[in-house]
Amino acid sequence: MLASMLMTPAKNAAPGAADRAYRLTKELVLTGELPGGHLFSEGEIAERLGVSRTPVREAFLRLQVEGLLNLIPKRGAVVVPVPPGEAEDVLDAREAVEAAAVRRLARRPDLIPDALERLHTVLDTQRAHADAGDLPAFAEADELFHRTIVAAGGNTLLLDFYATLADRQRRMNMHALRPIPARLPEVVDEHTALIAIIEAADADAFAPALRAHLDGVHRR
Amino acid sequence: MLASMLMTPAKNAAPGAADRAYRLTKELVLTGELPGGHLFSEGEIAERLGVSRTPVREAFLRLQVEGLLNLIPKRGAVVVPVPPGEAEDVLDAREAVEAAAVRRLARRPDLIPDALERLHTVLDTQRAHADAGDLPAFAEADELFHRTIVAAGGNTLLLDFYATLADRQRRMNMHALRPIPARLPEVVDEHTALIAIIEAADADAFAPALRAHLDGVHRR
DNA sequence: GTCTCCCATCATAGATACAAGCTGAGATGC
DNA sequence: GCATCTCAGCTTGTATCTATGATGGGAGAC
Repeated sequence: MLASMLMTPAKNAAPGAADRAYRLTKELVLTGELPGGHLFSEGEIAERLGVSRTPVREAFLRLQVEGLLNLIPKRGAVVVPVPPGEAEDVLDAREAVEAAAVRRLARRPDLIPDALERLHTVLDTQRAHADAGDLPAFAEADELFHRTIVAAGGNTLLLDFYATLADRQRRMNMHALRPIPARLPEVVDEHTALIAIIEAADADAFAPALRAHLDGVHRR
Repeated sequence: MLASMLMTPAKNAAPGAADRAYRLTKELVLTGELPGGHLFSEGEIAERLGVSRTPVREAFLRLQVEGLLNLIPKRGAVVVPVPPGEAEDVLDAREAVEAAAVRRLARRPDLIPDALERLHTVLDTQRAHADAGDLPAFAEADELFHRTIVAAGGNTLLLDFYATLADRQRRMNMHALRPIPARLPEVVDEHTALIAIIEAADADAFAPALRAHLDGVHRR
C-alpha cells in the first residue's frame, strides 16, 4: 500500500490502467485542477486516458474510500470540497500521530539510533535544498522528514494514516500557503531541535515542540 | 462516509450488490471464518451471493484499501494475517486518537457539556448491560463509549480512522480475548473516571489514564 | 527416485454490452 | 407569463466476454 515509500521515484514496472487512472484523478483533485464541488464522470477520465471505464471505476472507488470523491449513485462523482476546519483537523491529527511515534521510541530506545541516522540524512538533504533555494524539493524533503519520524515508530497503521494526512495537507497548501524562502533555515533549525528531543527520548517535550513547529509553518 | 455512524444498525435502503459483497466478505474476514493467509477468489464470493464478479471485485478493492485483503495480480485474494505487534499498534493508535480528541476539548471547553451528556448516556447504557450480564451488548456499548469520545473532538479525519481501528480490534478480539464478566464493573468505573478527567479538561491526565484502562482491558 | 520442462487450468484485468435511474430542457396546458 | 409534464440524453451498476499471466502437476530424461 505504501509501496513507493522510500524507493526511487520511478520503479513500478506495473503499467496497470487502474493505477494510472487512480494517480491521474488523485493528482487532478489534489492540485485543484478539479475544483471542490465539481461534478464529473468516469467517462471523462476514461477517454482522457484511452482506457475503458472499468479501471477508472476502480480508481474512483479508492478515492471515495480516501474521502476525496463522493460517488453519487446515478449521477457521477463530485470532488469533496475541503471542509471548513480541515486545516485544524489535519494539524491535530499529524501532531497526534507523530507524538505517538515518538512515545513509542521513548519506550523502545533500541530503535532510536537507526531513527536518528535516517532523520539526519533527510535533514541534510533538506538543508541542501534550503541553501539552494529549491522550494519544491524543500517541501518534499520536509514531508519526508516528518514521515520518517512516523515510520521510525514502526506502527504501520499510523504510518498509512499519516500518508492520507499528507495528501490532504498537499491539497490545502495548493490553495493556501507556500513556503516562505526566508523561513527555510528556521524550519531546518526546528527540525534539528525535534531530532534532539527524539535523541533524548523526551516524549513529553516532543508534542509541544512539534505543535509550535507546525503552527509556525502552517498557521502563520 | 461514516453514514451508518449513529443510525440504527439496519437501515440502508440500498440493496446494491457491491455493498452486499463488501459486507459479507468483510464479515468473513473479521470473524475469522476466512482465516489469515487463506487464498480465495472473486468467483467464490460471486457464486455464493448469486451476482457477477464485478461487484465482488469492487468489494475486494475496498477491503484491500482497508488493509484486510491482499490482492495478488493474477492469483486471487489472500486474507492479510494479523501481523505480529498489531495489538500494540492498535492500542497505541487508539490512545493517540482519543487523547487528541480530549486535547481538542480542553482547547474548546464550549464543546465539553454536550460531550459529557452523550458520554453519560452511553455509560448508563453500558452499566445496564453490565448489570444484566449481556456481554455482547456490553462490548458494543464499550466501543461506542470510546468512539463517542473521539466524536466529541469533532475531528472527522480522526473519527474515520478510529473506525478502522475498531474493525481491527474486533478481528483481534475474535481470536484472542473476550470480556471477563467479573471485570465489567471495573471497566465502568474506569470509564467514569475518564469522564471526570474530560469534565476537568485535564488533557495531560487523560492519556495516562486511558493507557492504563486499555492495558487493563486488552492486555491482561 | 529425482529433476526439469511443458501445458491444462484457473484467476484476474480490462473491454464491451446492456439495463436502469436521474435530470434538465423544451413542450404543453392554463 | 407560469407551472407542470414528458422525454431524450447522460450516467452509473452489473453482466458478459476476451486476453493475458501465473501455477501446479504429470510426462519424460537421467
